[in-house]
Amino acid sequence: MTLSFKERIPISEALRKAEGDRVLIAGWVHTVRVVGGVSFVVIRDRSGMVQCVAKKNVNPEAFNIVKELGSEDVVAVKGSLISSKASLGGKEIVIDEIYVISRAAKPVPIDPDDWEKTSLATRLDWRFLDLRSPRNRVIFEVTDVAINAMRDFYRSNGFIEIFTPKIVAEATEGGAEVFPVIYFDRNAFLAQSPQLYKQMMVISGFERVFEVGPVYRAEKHHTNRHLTEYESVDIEMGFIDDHEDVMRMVERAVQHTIETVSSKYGKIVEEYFKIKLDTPKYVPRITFREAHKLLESNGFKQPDPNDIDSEGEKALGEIIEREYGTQLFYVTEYPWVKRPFYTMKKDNDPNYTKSFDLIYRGMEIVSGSQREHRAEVLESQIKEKGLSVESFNFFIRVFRYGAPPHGGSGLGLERLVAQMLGIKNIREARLLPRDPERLTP
RNA sequence: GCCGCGGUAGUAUAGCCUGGCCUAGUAUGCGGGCCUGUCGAGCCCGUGACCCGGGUUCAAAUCCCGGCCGCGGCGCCA
Repeated sequence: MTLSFKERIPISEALRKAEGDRVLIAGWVHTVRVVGGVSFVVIRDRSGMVQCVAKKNVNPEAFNIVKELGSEDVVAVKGSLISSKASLGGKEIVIDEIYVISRAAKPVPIDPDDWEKTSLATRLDWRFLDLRSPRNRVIFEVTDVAINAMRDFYRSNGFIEIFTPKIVAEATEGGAEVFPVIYFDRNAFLAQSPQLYKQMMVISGFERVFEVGPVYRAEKHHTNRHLTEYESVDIEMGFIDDHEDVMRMVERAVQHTIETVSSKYGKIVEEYFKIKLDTPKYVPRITFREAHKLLESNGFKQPDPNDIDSEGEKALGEIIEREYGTQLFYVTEYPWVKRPFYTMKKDNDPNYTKSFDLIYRGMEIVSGSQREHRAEVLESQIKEKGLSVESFNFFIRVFRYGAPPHGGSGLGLERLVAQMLGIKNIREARLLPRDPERLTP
């Protein structure tokens, strides 16, 4: 007897069929239970799970096959749908024929059924098994919905998607936090940001560009919110009045994204992550200096006037939530000393910048600013930051042939998804994370 | 890079402080058995582990040193 998957239907579809309908389903063995002369197997595919049953005195062949099944074997079942009071969901499949397609070695090194039982490190070592867990796959289905929502949003607002080099000749921001790579007989680096390229493309005449791509940071962070490789959603837009124009665009993109995820996955997110996804309607702005005052007045001493420590940042989130009733807000006008050389300073207040961070549920998910587009000012800011003008000449010359006022931002995709789902460790929100220690799988 | 805590069967943990009573406990998985409606199945039997290297000691899972790895914090940042 030959088996063709062409007739195979997803389990969720099979469960919608009428009683008595014959179906072919296939998937992984979730659990097996043998109770005397009845054997049960719960089969899982990407769409859901269903219990299949074989009785010894009705179908002894199937009964015996089911009895010998192990976790994560791949099987196909032909059978008919019946309603069953005893079965969860009210329906199950009576097995006519069952095929073992692939056996799983025993014991399975992690328990896909109960992801909480295994430490994240071990789960990541066995990520392909970890992702058998529906709950864990939801993270990446949500990521997919989120990134498509972002793309749709930016496209419909006149942005075009661009692809810029990830192998670069210079450290873009002059810092040391780049990975060197050997490029034939020269040294090169992995891009830590598409920053300079996207500005270049605005000035080229695209006016509005965005890019979704990996960025690399050679920082030995050991935290629950840093990766050495992450997916950045970068935008850059020309002909703006100030950073507020960028902020309005970004907040709408984020709202649209949360909205889309909520409408497509809200129920599932609530089921698996016990978190309610509602779209923040109003995104308050608070300047860096106001934030400082707010923290001081709430009893959080901030020793560095140019900085907010992470304890302060967390507290700020709580204060904002209490006072404005939102988990999404901007901190704006960061001190010049804290921002990169290409950031535009405030016109009449050069110690502060036309910059912003977007904080969602207590974590920075976006950073952006208006950029300095005047070549001579840019050059002096490069000097001011102690960088070498020669090594940035390739960049400065871009601004000498007609550069409109522009600005943009970068959003950490894994951070956004982690915060939407209430995930504590960002590694969980990346399919195959890279951190200072982990380079495999 | 620095700091803190940690590394015990496939997985998750107890034991470590106060070295010997550890033949290393428990749960789950895995193997076997019983059970004709289980669904966190149940019951019985079995299997399986002290991260690596060095040191202290009559004796090390336990104390000390180094390494590697894990989790988190700092700096920094998406």
